[in-house]
Amino acid sequence: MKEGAQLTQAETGKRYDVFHADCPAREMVDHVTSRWGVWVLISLRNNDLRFYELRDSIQGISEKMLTQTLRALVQDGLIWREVEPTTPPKVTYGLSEFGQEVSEPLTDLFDRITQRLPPRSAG
Amino acid sequence: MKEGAQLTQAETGKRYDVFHADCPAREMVDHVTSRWGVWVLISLRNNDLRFYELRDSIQGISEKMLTQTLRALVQDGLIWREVEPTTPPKVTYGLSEFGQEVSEPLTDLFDRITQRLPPRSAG
DNA sequence: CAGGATCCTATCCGATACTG
DNA sequence: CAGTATCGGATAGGATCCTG
Repeated sequence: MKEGAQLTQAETGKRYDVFHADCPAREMVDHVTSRWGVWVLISLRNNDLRFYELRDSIQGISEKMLTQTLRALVQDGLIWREVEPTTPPKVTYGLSEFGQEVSEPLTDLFDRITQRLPPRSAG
Repeated sequence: MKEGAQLTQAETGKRYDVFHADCPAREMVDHVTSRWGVWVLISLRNNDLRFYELRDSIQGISEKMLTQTLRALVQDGLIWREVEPTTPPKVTYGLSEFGQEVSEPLTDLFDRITQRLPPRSAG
């Protein structure tokens, strides 16, 4: 058997033998933690959103990057995409079950950082 | 007061009003979820590591990027750096308390993805 | 061993224009 | 509204050489 399979943290307690380059999880994690992927996934945690809602929600994202990010995440099976062929068209995105699984630790990460960060309102 | 302060997920249940561009957490999250930052943080979860151990641990990373990533994470207060001025020098890195806080959800994310991913050994 | 400095390339990504 | 296609600047990041 070709090695290169990835081990979970639980299995690797011993030393530092993780992160082979050909690990399939590498690519997936890279998508999830991509510059905009993080925010798309977190945005969709509360509710499904339409394209323009996502755009407005995530300040600074361009339509191009939103499109690209959404496409990648849909391909990865993390979010679904529903098209209502009305005029004008209406496209809605939401988390798949897997997407919810994944967005949980992401939200957790986000919350831990914001909580730790500046007591900005203290000033 | 200038708005733009970030709200935690818990507070925003209502709609999609998160992710202002000037949110301080944005930058921090971007560092943490950077291409290599993720793997450095996860690598250090089990034990402190020396420079070359990190390099060997994270397949595909160049020394340049490892250096850059480490420097950024040290500046953010996520990891510490200890230099023993021997010959040759010996530099060790490890997670700060904050770094441990942050690497937890990251490891969680990683584990969820690897568990979900291909039953590669099924073939 | 643990980097710094330099060069150079790939890609990211925003701006713009166009489509159904 | 929700994209696609194209162009060009900015940046990420690899390769190589050099230092304490």
